Parts: sequence; structure tokens; C-alpha cells
Amino acid sequence: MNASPDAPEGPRARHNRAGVVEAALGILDQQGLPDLTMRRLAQVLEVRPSALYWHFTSKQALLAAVSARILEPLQRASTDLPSLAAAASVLGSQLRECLLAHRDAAELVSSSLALGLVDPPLHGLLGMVAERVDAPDRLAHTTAEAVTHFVIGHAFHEQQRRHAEALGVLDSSGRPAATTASTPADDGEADFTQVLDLIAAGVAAQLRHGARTL
Amino acid sequence: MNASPDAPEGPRARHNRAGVVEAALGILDQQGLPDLTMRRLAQVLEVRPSALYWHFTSKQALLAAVSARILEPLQRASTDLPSLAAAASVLGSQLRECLLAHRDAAELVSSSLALGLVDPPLHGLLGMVAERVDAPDRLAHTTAEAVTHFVIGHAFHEQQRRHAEALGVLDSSGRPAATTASTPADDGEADFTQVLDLIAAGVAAQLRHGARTL
DNA sequence: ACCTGAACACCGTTCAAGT
DNA sequence: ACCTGAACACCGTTCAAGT
Repeated sequence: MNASPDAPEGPRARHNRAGVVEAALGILDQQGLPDLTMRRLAQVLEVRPSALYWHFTSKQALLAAVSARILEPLQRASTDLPSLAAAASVLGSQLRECLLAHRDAAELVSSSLALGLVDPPLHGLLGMVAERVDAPDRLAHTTAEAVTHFVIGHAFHEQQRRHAEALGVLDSSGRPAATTASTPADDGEADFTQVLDLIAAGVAAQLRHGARTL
Repeated sequence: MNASPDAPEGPRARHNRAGVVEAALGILDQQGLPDLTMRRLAQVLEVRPSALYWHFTSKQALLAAVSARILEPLQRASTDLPSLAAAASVLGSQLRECLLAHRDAAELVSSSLALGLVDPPLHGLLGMVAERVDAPDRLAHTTAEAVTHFVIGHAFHEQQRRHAEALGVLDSSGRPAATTASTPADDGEADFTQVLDLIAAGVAAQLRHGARTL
């Protein structure tokens, strides 16, 4: 399995930031955020925990890098979209896909974003769309805020609910326990699109109104 | 200071859930969420950490109770509002006030909500408004989702930024360091109202559209 | 009903030193 | 450039036992 088969137990593993981030992402996907500890990560990399602090100044810095890695696909998203309202829907859905692609990603990204350790994923893209379709970039910013916070909050809730279900929270009768207070048979997907449509409708309305007042 | 002055060192402190929650809220306000540990809380209550597990089954259960305590004022909010769109703005602002009233409250409530350990604060209220003004309660639900997630996400970001500023994150020149990627002189208040207005506009638009299609 | 005592199995982080 | 060794100062939780 080693690159050099005649060094069966080399001096030690050698790593770089990208490799550490990838290993962390692996733990996240397979064990979840609570088990993504510096000590477990070190163990996977066959290294002492203190070694990680050569690559990252703190756990939060490491988590920020993992967040950026998770949001990476969005950087390649197309901004060739017909309107700001359409962009809100499309890019919002793509952000959601990035988050649902990795376990506990919404919670992780939420805190990195709040701490200001990752760039907001939608603001730049929506700004570009606004410029192309000649919409005010104040509105692009407002839209980005609305969509980003909603998508992350919604995905956070959804991923926690999935996890709870997967844990098999069963009452004594063997039926799954009630999931607190939510719509019966809560359809995350339909729920999600409805809200994005609501926001898109708001964007369209503001554009009509703004055309006169600005 | 004691209720019975002739029991200078009584057997031990005696507590109930409400008292424990209040003490926890005190730590939150004065030291912040990272310092709200079971051990510190026990210390404040002059009790061993294990005693807390008589009142709450876990730390998360305790934190959920604190979250509910923080959201309590909203329960007394008026639903006598002219429209669903107006309710979105007014109740959204009131939710924000509840969160900004306590240090790190947005982060705390965000996770309790995601875990399904607290009732969503706006869904019931907006449902009542919808019923009164005869709006579809599917739209009330959608609106609640949009507003709740946005307000919490936005407040989370804002509280973290304040905390970073308060820490005096200064570069060598003594000027405050850049706060990552945000609007220069980011006005949280104006930002916030703009997004609520956007959502309210979306609600109004959906109502007009729904009047024909539903 | 409410708490103590003692233990278990963990954390993130620092820093001198090694190669 | 990248890692070890050893330590520091913590965590949440369980459970038998006390009053």
C-alpha cells in the first residue's frame, strides 16, 4: 500500500493542509461533527495530536478550512441566469446540495460563517448576476442574506432530524417517536422550495417597486 | 443574606429547574456560551456537578430549557396585526430582540431548535394571524420558516462579530482588524430590516397570486 | 426530593525537543 | 518542514450512597 515498499515503517507520516482537511472530511462523513476531534483526526493520520497544530493554528481554523472545502463546488456554479429572482432559487438549491452532501455540514458551515472564518458563499455570485441583469447590488446583498441564512438554518434542522431518525428514536411500542413540533410527515424538499419561491417573489416585487423609486 | 440567619451553613443548597435555568442564563450573559459548562454552573449553585443531573437529564436538555426561557417574551406577543406580511416584519423584529437580549443567544437557540428540543417560536403566532386575516396556513408556515431561519442566522453572525470586536481584535497599528468579508461599516440593523421587507413583499406577492390559483 | 463522592473516558492546546 | 513527548487545565456523565 505504501509508495516505497522497502520502507515498511518509515520515520512517520508526512502531511499537508489539504490532506488533513480531506481526512477531517472523512471523519465528518462517517462519524459526524461531535466525533471530529483533534485527537481522533490525529489518530486517523497516524500522528500525535500536537502535530496538527503545525498545519492549523486551532481547531476552529481547521473547521473553517473544512467548511470552505464543503462549499467549494459552489465556486464553479454558473451565474448565467435570467434574473436575480431566478438566481436566488437556483443558487439557493445548489448551496443546499453542497450542505446535504456531507454529514452535519450545515451546523459546521453555520458556525464558521458566523465566526467570519469563511466567505459567505452566495454574495459574490448574486452580485455578479445583479451586475449582468442590471439590478441594484444592494438588492443582491439583501437577497444573499435571506437565502443564505434560510438555506443553512433549514438544512441544519433537517440534518439533525435525519440523525435523530437514524438513531432510531423509538418509543416502547416500536413506532418512531414524535419529532417535537413539526408538520406531520414534514416534507423537507417541498418546504424548502416554497420558501425559496417566496423569497424569489419578494425579489421580483422589490425590483418592480425599485424601478420607480430608485 | 440567608433566609434563616441561624443556619449559617445549612446542609446544602436546594434548587429547582427554574432556579438552575436562571443561574445558567446568568453565566451565559456574563461569560458566554463556551463558559456555560455543567461544572461552572454547579460551582455557581454551590453544588457538585452530578447534582445537576437530578434536574436535567443532559446538558442539551438544560440548554433547551434556557432557550425556551430566552424565547418566553415572544409568547406574550400580540397577534393583532393587519396582515401576514406585517406580522412577518413585526414578529421577526421581536424574535430578534429576544435573541439580542442575551449573549450568544442566537447560537444557543439555533442548536436547540435544530435538535427539535424547543418549539419554533413564530409558527404558532403566524398561524393565528393567518387564521384571523383568512390567509392560507401553508403560507403562514412558509413565512415562519423564512423569517425564523433568517433572523436566527443573522443574529448569530451579528453576536459573533460583536464578540470579536469586544475582544479588541487589533492589528499592530492599533486599528481594528478587517472583519473578513462584509460590507464596509456593515449596518446590522438596516441590513436586517431590508431582508424582512423583502420577505414581507414575497408574502404579499404570494397572497395576490394565491387568490387566483387556490 | 435533592445532593455528595468518586470515578470513567474523554477534550483542546502549548512547547521544548527531535529529525 | 514536520513531527514527538509530556504535560496543563479542563470537559460531560454515571452511579452508588447519603439525608
